[in-house]
Amino acid sequence: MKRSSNSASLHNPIYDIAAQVFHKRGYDSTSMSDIAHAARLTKAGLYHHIASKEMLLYTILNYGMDLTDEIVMRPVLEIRDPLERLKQLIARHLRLILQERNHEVTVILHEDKSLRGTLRKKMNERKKHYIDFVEKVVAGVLPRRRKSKARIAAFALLGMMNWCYQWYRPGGRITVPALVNGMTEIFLHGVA
Amino acid sequence: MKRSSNSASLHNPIYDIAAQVFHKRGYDSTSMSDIAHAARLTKAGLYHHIASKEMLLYTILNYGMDLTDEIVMRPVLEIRDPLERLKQLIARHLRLILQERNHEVTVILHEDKSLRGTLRKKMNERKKHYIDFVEKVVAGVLPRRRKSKARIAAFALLGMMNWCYQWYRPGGRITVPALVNGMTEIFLHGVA
DNA sequence: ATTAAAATACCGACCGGTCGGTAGGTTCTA
DNA sequence: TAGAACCTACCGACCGGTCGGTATTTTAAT
Repeated sequence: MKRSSNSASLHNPIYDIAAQVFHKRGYDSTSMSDIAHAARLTKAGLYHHIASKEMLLYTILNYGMDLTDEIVMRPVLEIRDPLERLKQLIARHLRLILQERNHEVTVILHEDKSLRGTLRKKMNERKKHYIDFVEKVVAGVLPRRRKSKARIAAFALLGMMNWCYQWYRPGGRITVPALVNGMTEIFLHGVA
Repeated sequence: MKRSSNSASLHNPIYDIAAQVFHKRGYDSTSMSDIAHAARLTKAGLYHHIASKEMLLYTILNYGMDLTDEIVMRPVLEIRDPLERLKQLIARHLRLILQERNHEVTVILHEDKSLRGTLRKKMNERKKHYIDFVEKVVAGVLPRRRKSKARIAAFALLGMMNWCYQWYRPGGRITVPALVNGMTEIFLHGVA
């Protein structure tokens, strides 16, 4: 019997496998048989564990947001100094996205329109909550006369960080610490 | 099966309509009947004009890259001053993406894994060519000792600009000129 | 310690429906 | 009267999902 101290052990491995497949092939072009096969099950066996394809995606996305709360938001909110807060936000957000294990998070970045109705609304609210959090942290380092630009700055920061999942390949020439340093410097001081 | 013999014959409205639908619903979850209906045709009627769903996507993506070449790359390459070059790159790239008409370009940003084989390779090469171009323009304004960071800076810039398609809604509180100013300032001088 | 019942995990076979795509005929236009 | 434009009707493959049933594990009373 397996028993690991981590709370993630409560997490059925099916979700991790499915997140991996969704990340690789995209939600729409992944069939339930694909996921079943990856989990070494038949489709009927898979459906013993989940309610529907959409619910499976929702559970994965929700878990990705839980990770974000836990690894980025909560620790950053405990920091007092505004500049250090922002630096930690950048470092933690980037590591969260580039960590090879967290497929749930990268799926969030790509699958926007796949959920419908209530589930979609709930996810959008969680995302909005995080964006507002980033905006506040960014506003903390802006001089008073430029506070009005906090929203654009927040989106700029989120963009440069989130876009990484599109091009970053671990093991390439660019390391995660170099990326953290580079983006922190650009966002804080610019390139010129 | 039909033409595509003439490169400029692109302005068949079918491609614009299809780009719009792909942009709205995503490639995979858009059926050919959806596109046919949007174009006021039956599916068979639509297939009189195109060879396959994948070819339709490829034509759209290729046209999006043509637009990028024409509206961003070519004019920017004619500018001598490195700083002005970069400023124009930012302004033109953002306007290209946020222009409501250019659905072909926003489809490029989202549909990465939908093409297969040769078509995918060709698209990836055109994209890589553009990324190299951005990297060179960025390197033009970097002090010598930081030239090695040009690639990270280029990806940061591309990220903050390209991410806009995910959240920007025309008619909202943020205008395109404000966005151009804001992102130019952040990338050139930082926020702190 | 035994064992029977209950719960869980899983499967082969199948369902209604939709997908991308097509054969073959009709209408429009020059 | 030729060809482009477009249609009705249809195809095989595959989709998400379910059915009835079996194997395995857990539980609990003896």
